[in-house]
Amino acid sequence: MAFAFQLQATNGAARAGLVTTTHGPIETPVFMPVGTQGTVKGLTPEMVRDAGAQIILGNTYHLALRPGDELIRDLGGLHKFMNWPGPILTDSGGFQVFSLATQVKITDEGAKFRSHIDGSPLELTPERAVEIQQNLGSDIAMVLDECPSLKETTPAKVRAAVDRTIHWAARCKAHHTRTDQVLFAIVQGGLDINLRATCATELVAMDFPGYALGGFSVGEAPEAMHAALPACAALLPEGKPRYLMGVGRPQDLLAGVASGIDMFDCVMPTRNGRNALAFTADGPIRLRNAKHRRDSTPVESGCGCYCCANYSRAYLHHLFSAEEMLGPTLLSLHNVAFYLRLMREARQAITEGRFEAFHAGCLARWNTAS
RNA sequence: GGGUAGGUGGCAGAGUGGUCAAUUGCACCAGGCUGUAAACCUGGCCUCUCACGAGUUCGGGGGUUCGAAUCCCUCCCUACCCA
Repeated sequence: MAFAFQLQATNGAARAGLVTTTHGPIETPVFMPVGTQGTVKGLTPEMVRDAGAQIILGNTYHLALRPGDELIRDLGGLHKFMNWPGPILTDSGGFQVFSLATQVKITDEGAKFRSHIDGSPLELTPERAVEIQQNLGSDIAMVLDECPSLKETTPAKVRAAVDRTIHWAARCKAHHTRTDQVLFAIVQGGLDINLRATCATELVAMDFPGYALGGFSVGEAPEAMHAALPACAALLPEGKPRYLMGVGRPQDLLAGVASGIDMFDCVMPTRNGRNALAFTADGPIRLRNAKHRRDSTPVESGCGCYCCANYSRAYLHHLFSAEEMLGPTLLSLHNVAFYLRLMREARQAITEGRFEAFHAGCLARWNTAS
């Protein structure tokens, strides 16, 4: 099946669309749960699917290190290996250049890592990043990019990252051969719209099937990102999917949708779920807090997920208090379901031409929450 | 009745003349988490104060000393051993 993107409705800058991939369709805007090491932490693929997920993430760096991309290829590819039959997007390892910065040396050739597991060397060149992702067999692969921290950075560093990201994107594209997989480019440039424009122009000229905004939520104020998003999204081709990488909180996702972004991923629902924080329509709640000890109501009333349909806040409080593994599982499930529902509702609102009101209504409820 | 070892902040348990409002762990309270080195990390946890700081603490009482959780006397209590 050929990759395709169909724009179905717009409402202001917000878009509703349909992405078609080798392993199935994706209705956008969409949230993609993160399964870095070939698992959405704490959840079985069946739970992820039942929560409404259409596509999940895997990670080049982590899977190449363990168990190894060739092993996964030999065992039939990542879909089969992890028992997720739907679409998979793999990140390139570019983010690890940022998150594992203390173990990385970057040159024009590529990024030289020292494994966070055993210290052994791993060189991630653009070519190698593509090779790994082709071995994994994901539906959407990402180019290797340089993602600089925006905390205490300098314009020169951001500019250098842009230049490198452009060159690496060209090398990735030249090396990419798998026809049942598409390769998305990543726009860097920090909060500088001119740099973003330069980067986007160069990448758009190379004609990728999809484009991502990288380098956000890496130390800058959330308001700064929100302010930059509309102009940055507008730099990307209208007829191709737009992906805001690594973002974010529920209000960040809606800011992205309002700006014309189609795809999002973030570890927040699963990581925060493991850490006892639940997202709800009335704002986040911390299940470890004493006030939930005797609360017989569900985590989020009105939520149809397995967690909310069957368990009380008091029970979740107990599970986290006793450090039972079911607690992280149930809250991860709820949070993923919440994010997916949020995007479904946003899509619905866009198709019905009332996204702005929907957006404002969500923010009002979150902000007035106790 | 005799002997021995002990009684420290919610619990466990350091400290054994000044650097002690008292190490540490647990429990408890709160916060953080944005393309996952995170089922993790941070802070608080005697009383009053936003804070600086002040005031009361180491079984009870008394004493030695410039100074005591730490030394002495005495009383109370606990565990174990012997009768």
